[in-house]
Amino acid sequence: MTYEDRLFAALADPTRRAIFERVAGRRQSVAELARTMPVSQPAISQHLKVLKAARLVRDAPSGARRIYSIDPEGLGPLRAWLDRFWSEQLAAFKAAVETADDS
Amino acid sequence: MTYEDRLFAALADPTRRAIFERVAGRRQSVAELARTMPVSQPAISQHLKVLKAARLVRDAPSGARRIYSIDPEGLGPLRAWLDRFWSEQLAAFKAAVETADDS
DNA sequence: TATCTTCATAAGTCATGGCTTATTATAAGC
DNA sequence: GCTTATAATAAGCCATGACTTATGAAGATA
Repeated sequence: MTYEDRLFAALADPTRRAIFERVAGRRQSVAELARTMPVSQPAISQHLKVLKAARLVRDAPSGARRIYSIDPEGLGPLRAWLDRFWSEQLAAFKAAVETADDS
Repeated sequence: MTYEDRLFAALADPTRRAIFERVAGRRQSVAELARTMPVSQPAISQHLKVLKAARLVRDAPSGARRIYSIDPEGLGPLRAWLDRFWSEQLAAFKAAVETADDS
């Protein structure tokens, strides 16, 4: 499984994406997430494990707690992938225009 | 299932993403994709159906064939989602700096 | 030390989804 | 018309993954 696979797969699940969005908004502990979300604490931990493997979040111990925060680098590859297609798409569009424009 | 869900879910599968990338590179028929990919024609059709539902590709009939091409609007929501987190992340970073900088 | 909290992991259940082969419909070519 | 090519759908199989409850480990608190 490539790195890119892990990234896209991590973002595919709605619950996991919601967790990511919360953590992105404000760093917080597992218990805090579990308290305000409609799934159990183990489910939260499992999702965080996936997000961490995709480098979307980081974690730091704080006593018995573990504070999760967004990983600033995590979304970089996604943006790179996206940009690749935007320029590709632009090139294709340009070529199409030039072909149609049979001057 | 929301629109965003469909978008992320569509991009999650590696085979489907490969199909999308090929179609983005050059518009082509189902048979053409099936010939050059390690899955069957029905599998290709099923993937294209998902990509189409996510507005990532379009299709146009051409005789007995059906030519699939990238949908220019498709990646827009993904970029919007991404940008939302980049600015959010930037704001969080800014706030952190200002807090640390207890002038 | 004993208890309580926090979190990760284990184990098991169930739905989803990606794949296959088989079939059907439509269009092209003989 | 008949055959061939193209592509969508149907049905079924099987792996994956998202969830649950149960448990254990590590830190805080009395």
